[in-house]
Amino acid sequence: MYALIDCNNFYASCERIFRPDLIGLPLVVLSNNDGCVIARSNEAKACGIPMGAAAFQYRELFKQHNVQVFSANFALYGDMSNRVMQTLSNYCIDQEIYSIDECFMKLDGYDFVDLKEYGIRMREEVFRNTGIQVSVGIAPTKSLAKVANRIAKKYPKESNGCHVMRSAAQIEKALKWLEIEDVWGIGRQHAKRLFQLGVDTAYDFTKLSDQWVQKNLSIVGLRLKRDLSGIPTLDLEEVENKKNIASTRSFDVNYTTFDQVQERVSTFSSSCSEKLRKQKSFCSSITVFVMTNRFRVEQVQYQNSITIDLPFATNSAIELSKYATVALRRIFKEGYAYKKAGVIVSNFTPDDVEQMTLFDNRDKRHDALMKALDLMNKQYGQHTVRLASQGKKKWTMRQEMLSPCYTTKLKDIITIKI
DNA sequence: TCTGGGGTCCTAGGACCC
DNA sequence: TCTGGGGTCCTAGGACCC
Repeated sequence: MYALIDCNNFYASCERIFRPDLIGLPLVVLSNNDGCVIARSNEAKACGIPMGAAAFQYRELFKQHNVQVFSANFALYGDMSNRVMQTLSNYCIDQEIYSIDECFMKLDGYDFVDLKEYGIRMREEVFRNTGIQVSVGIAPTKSLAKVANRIAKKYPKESNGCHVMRSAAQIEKALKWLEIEDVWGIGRQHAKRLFQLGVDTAYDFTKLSDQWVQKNLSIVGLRLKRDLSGIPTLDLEEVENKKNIASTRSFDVNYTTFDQVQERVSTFSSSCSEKLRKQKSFCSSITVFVMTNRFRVEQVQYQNSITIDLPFATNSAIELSKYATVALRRIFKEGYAYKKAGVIVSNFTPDDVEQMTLFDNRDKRHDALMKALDLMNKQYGQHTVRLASQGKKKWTMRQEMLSPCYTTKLKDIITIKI
């Protein structure tokens, strides 16, 4: 059996842990630069605020319903996620942390455990330790555990926050209940096609022929179909190093000059290099992209990207910034108002295995330099020491409604008045 | 005025090999 | 007039996830 444990309205819930006065009020969390809604409490969902809503278009509605609005506080969410996962890890050795707010467990050898009761115990302990509510779904395969979790979340009272599906009849009923567009792994494109074919529910999907599914939804769709049919096909995945690392941002204002964009791109590459060092990888390709504001249809639009291969694998901020600038120079065009840019690094190798070349090799002195840089930035705060090419200004996002970092900054720890 | 950011996997088709 | 067969590797683009 597999379990899927998923935090309820995770970001929104994190904002309430240290603000119990907000319980019961509609609450939303906004994306970077306070752009759009990325998390909603149940009350906010009930007000009709959709996921991804542009904040400025809902300002009136926020006021009308006294919606509590927060800027995304990823330091807080990341730390709370670690605490939740840590507590859950005591319940099963085989845990796959699937995303910031959910994990799978493979419950092998739990034949004599009452899984319903076990799931409820998990929830209670997570709540006791962190103040976060989770829902638990347990079923014979991963994708069915997802379905069970959805039921637990949808019917919290009846399920007590934990739904276990085991019998064929129970599973069939659940699959007939689940609409096709809500199936894990079926996105908008696939749902549209399936719907046209008269496939309305997960159950209908499992009744399609293997051939059709493979031809139209590729091997990924076929695996899903099998897994949903109760044949364990998707297994827990090992957490490995990332294969791509990106740092991208929309800008607060439009940029028109090369130098402005270059400073940001240099900062993005620097951030990528930091993440690379953290996972002990070198990269040997770097991609830079720029784009104008796609929502301003009346403006002239331009977007472009370029990938260049580095002469040697590296994770030095100096080298990456240098090549990012080379790349940017090739795609930057005068006469446009740039709204967004980013850097993506790829083609990783471990930092202790190195392919030397005859002429161009990396400067090994950068290793010690980067180590010192990381140490200083860790101690004195991000971007304290940075490249001159990143500019003098410290780039900050618009975060007008940022909550304190209650659990990660000493100065933000709550005080209790007696 | 204001519209997120960061990932994964698969496939078709082109370029190349003998 | 007739023009093989069997491979590998790489990449762009499209689907999906949170």
